[in-house]
Amino acid sequence: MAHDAIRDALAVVLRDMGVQSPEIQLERPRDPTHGDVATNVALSLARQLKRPPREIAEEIAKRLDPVAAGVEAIDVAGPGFLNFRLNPGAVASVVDQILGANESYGSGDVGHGRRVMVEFVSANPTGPLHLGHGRQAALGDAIAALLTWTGWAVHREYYYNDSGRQMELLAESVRARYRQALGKDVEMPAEGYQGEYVKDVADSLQGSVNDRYLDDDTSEALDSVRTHAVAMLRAEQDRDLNDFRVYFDEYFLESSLYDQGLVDDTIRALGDTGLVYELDGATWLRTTEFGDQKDRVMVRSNGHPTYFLPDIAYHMSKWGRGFERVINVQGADHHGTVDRVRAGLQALGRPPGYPEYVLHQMVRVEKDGEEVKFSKRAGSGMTLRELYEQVGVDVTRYFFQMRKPDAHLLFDLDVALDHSDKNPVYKVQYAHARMCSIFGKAEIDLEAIAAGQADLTLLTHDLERELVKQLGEFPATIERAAEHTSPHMLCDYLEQTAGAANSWYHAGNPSRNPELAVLVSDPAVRTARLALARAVQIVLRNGLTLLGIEAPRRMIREVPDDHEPEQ
RNA sequence: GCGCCCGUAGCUCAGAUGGAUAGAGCGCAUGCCUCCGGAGCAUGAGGUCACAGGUUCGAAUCCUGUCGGGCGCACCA
Repeated sequence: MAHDAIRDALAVVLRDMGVQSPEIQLERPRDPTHGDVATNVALSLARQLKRPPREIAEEIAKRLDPVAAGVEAIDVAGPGFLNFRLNPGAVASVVDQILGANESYGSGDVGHGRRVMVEFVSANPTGPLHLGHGRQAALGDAIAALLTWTGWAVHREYYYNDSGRQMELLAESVRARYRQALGKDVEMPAEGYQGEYVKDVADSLQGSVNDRYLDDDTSEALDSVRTHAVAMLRAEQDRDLNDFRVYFDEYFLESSLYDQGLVDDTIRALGDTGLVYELDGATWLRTTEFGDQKDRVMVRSNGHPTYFLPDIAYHMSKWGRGFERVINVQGADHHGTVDRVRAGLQALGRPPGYPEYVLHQMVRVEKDGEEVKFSKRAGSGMTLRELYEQVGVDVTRYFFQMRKPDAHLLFDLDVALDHSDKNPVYKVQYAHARMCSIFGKAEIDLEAIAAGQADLTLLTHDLERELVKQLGEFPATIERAAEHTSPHMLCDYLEQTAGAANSWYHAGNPSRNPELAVLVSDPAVRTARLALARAVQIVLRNGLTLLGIEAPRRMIREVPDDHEPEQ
């Protein structure tokens, strides 16, 4: 790589100047007139060397051997930047790398096969998945994919509770609807689940047990109702996720923590830390010892544990299963639990930052500038399925991924439903399809384009150089997005790449600039440009695939399926 | 009251480890292409980076405070 040669040459020069193990940062200047690669190393050394940065830069430029660094020209600019202009071949060689690597271009191995768990969605089976779960599903899936691409062994986990108070409330709600359907005059429980789906569950229950529980108030009967409801709603969530193209390696049940004695183990282990005390009949853990805002109750005065305890037990289970790195993707409304969970785990000797959290803010849907809120079926906000059946899975996933998690997300239905470049998803997909269509026009199978066939030094136009440099940043972009657990960085990159590809393609409009067209008459130039088109196609496809979005070879002008609006 | 997140162009948002005149898309203006009241292309205008201090050769970025918005502060889960 050209970057490595520059880095090595710089290191040699700096050592001669008396700098030991300098940190050399290379970047692509935003302004192309600043060359292909730039470094601010002279600026960052100014203090250490006690010399003006500009003077340091000039000395480096004078000492550096351009041949060894593989560069055509070195300039000192501004306050002391060093700008390198690469040999044309060095710039374009990335095209052959892309063609050679193909499906694996962009992948890396900074993870070295280490294990990491990504826990996401983790909705309790009390109803259909809503938009917050959807954002979480799209984000968690993309984060898991980014980690996989950077060499981590990823485990995707879904955690849920099938007992406890919310489940009791669900069972009581279903039972009330069931009895109402059988003509009995009963009221819904206070704070019960109001959505239409509860009636569906009640209908299904009636179909399966007829009127057996009409007057049966035993806890066994309620348990059966609950079991029926949980099974049905879990199945619905699985369908929702499956159709959203999100999959899990493991579903972890909260009740298993009790069944396997892990909650008791945790109580014992915490008791041994000396941080446990009794107050007002309850058992407390001194989590303030580890930066929590207040101490937390582990066991209530009625003898029942709070949610805190199974949470700790669950994360000890994660650690015990070999996951020393865990990323929990959750809604920001859960941020209050972060400190207490970490504090509890620190009490048991786990490291301070364990586990990591990606907390995402809320989703707001707008149409014609008005907020779209209500779903009768859910009895609250719009469901995930209602959204993606309206705008498509690709668009929904992309919109959830394209903003950084800790910012609020405005989901603009007008943009989502638009089938033009105004819609970023279509813009990227169009660019991919356009590259593919070139091969159709040339009557060449795009798979037949291989590395080493083209004279890439013929890619001399500014738009070509910029596009090639853009493609070369794909691996670093993935690495950075993975490191920051931020899929939106990849979305930004793909939009920029699509824009650069579009500019290049349109500049060669045969009716205006036939000499810039991909399919020019000169066979050598044509071969080089076809190689570039193929490289663009590979990068866009790999990026979209990573995000779980289709990379179509041609765009079919489709009207979204006219689904029955859920009324 | 305390804690977490956010505040960048008319709108929606990028700006990793502090670095060169703060970027993109939409919208707007002008020009071009086109069979088209559609789609596309090119160029341009548009910013006290919420505010005030501080650190630094250099701050949208780091620190402190203020203001505004969201969320959370149970012996609920």
